[in-house]
Amino acid sequence: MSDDIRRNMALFPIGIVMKLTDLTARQIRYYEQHGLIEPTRTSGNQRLYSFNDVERLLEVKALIEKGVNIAGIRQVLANGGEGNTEAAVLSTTTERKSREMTDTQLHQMLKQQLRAGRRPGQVSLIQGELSRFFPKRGL
DNA sequence: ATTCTCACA
DNA sequence: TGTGAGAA
Repeated sequence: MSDDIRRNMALFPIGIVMKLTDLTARQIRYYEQHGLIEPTRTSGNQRLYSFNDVERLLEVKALIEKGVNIAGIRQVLANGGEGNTEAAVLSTTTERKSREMTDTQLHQMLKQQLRAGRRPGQVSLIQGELSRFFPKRGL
């Protein structure tokens, strides 16, 4: 499954993740402290998040907005660790249909987020990052 | 310019 | 959780 390594390949810094998830750096780090995500620390202790991390963060965000606390989210994500997060969510919460992100949908979402946070002159970096994920497909 | 850790309002 | 300080 090379697709798996692709999704787990950490490549964006917290700044990008902030735009992608609409979470503050504080929150992102806070969730990490509570074991909700485990980004890799590549450079000088800089956090690098993978696509899976971003997706996970989005789930966390959704659950937080639903009023679920860290402990609750933990249980949701606990049932499967790195693989069956979706199953856990689907069986534990009320959002059976609202949370089912296919690859295509994820790609679309990322494009939207990217467009929304676009600031003339400094997006080339982000596009460059994403191109690693969508080498041939249209971005 | 960005991100990191730590501590305090 | 937010914010600011001080360093990488």
